[in-house]
Amino acid sequence: MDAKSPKPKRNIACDECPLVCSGDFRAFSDAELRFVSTFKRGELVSDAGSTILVEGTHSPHLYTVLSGWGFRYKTLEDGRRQILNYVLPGDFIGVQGSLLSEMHHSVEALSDMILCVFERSRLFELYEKHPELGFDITWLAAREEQMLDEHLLSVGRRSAAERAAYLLAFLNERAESVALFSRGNRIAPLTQQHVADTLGLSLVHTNKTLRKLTSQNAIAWLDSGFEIKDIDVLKQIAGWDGLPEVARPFI
Amino acid sequence: MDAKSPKPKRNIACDECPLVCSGDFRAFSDAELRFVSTFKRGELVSDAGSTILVEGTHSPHLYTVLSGWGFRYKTLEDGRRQILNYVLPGDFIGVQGSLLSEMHHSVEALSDMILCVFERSRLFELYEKHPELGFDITWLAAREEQMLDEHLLSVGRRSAAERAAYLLAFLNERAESVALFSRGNRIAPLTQQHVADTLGLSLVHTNKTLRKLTSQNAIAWLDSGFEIKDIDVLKQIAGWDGLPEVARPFI
DNA sequence: CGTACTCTTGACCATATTCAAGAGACGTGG
DNA sequence: CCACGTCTCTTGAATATGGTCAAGAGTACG
Repeated sequence: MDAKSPKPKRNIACDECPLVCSGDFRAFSDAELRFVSTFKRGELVSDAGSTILVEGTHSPHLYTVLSGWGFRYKTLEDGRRQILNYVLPGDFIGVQGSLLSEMHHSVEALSDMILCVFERSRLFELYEKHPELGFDITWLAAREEQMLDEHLLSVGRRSAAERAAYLLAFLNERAESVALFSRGNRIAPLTQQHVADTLGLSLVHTNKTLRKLTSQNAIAWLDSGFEIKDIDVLKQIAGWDGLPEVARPFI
Repeated sequence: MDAKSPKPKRNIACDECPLVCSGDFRAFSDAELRFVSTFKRGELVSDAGSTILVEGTHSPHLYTVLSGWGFRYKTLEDGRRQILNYVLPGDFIGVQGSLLSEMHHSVEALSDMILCVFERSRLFELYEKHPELGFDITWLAAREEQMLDEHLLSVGRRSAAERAAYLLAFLNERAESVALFSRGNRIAPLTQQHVADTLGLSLVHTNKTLRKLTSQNAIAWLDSGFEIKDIDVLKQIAGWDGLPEVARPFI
């Protein structure tokens, strides 16, 4: 509902898109840029804490994150929540789970966010007119699967400390790759409850695990967020080598 | 290595494909069928227990499962294994995790399997010439994500009994939807070690959990496999409503 | 007829959860 | 300006859940 609250729509033209210009993503051809410009329907400005998509509903839109960050999650009937993944600038939202039927997960903003809005009903047109872009969407879906696979391995088979270390290192790498949180390197806002719901642990145990990482000088937790103090120690605790570097496509 | 052992190649023509004929999947247009026929490079016959894809390697192929079943998994350096999902007839293998770079997971056959082999290097051609098929591949990737999301919710937030009940009910529904294991309704072969590695539990605890489900007359475990005795009880324990029914595409 | 694999069970231990309580920061309204 | 509620983090203690170790039974297979 928050998502529908009337907000002023800024309109950034696609050829001035800060993400395209950043060089972090694959460059569009002129024809692609023209098509994407017509595919774009507007912008959605969401406040921190607001819900962008709701499990069980049918969204007519697809989104690309322009700024800010949030998370995808599912809940059980009694309220238990599992965070599935985080959405950062450049991430495409709305394809996960299903292309055409109702949403099977919710998305909530952690910080204030600006999202680029596309019409879901025109998605097939994109495949017809610009196969490269269709291919890119599949590429993004495959990348999301890769993250989910690793996350599942983490929750299923890593110890609490390994899981926590993996998550924080993972978020740090993802943030760095899109130059999010540049000032001070502090990753925020994020509460220990979010971490707990991502790791599949209780809040109390998460707190104790994070304190252990702090006492090892791997991280510092402050307010609602954290800083990486020693990424090598963190990765070593996690037994994780980091994300592969690749040129990312982008819609 | 097992995957490369020389096996006689049967050649089922695409227009006689048992899966296309089964009616469980979206029908191809004539043009699509012709293209898929040329896209298909051969068949791979894999024995139960053999490895089809290996994490860290670069596979030149994509596969569609024609018969039998197997599982996707990842391992940690010390051998801990997490099963990510199962592959059943009609499932497309090789897009999960990445389209173009090395595999981030392995695939192993549970039963003897026959797979339809495609050339990965021609995937983009498919997007160019048959946008519907490209769209279908994205659809399949989204469906895989949906399963992973639910699985992650399970491992992260459900209790051992809920997880086990969910998994068995899930496998049953998936098997039914492609008429796998029709005779006797027994889902096999599958060891309790597989179940444990899927649920993120130890073998011993998995055994105790399955015995509990047995004593509630929800399932029967026999040899290497199980039978559903009461799907409603199982779903109720899991707190799960079942998979949505949809017409599936297929490559 | 031994060997390997799967399942089973009990006993003990480790890990993680729940419950409870309190500290500190922040914003709001009196 | 202060009192109050809310939110986040922290800690200890009791408890529950699940893991590890160990051993044995049943079956299949060479």
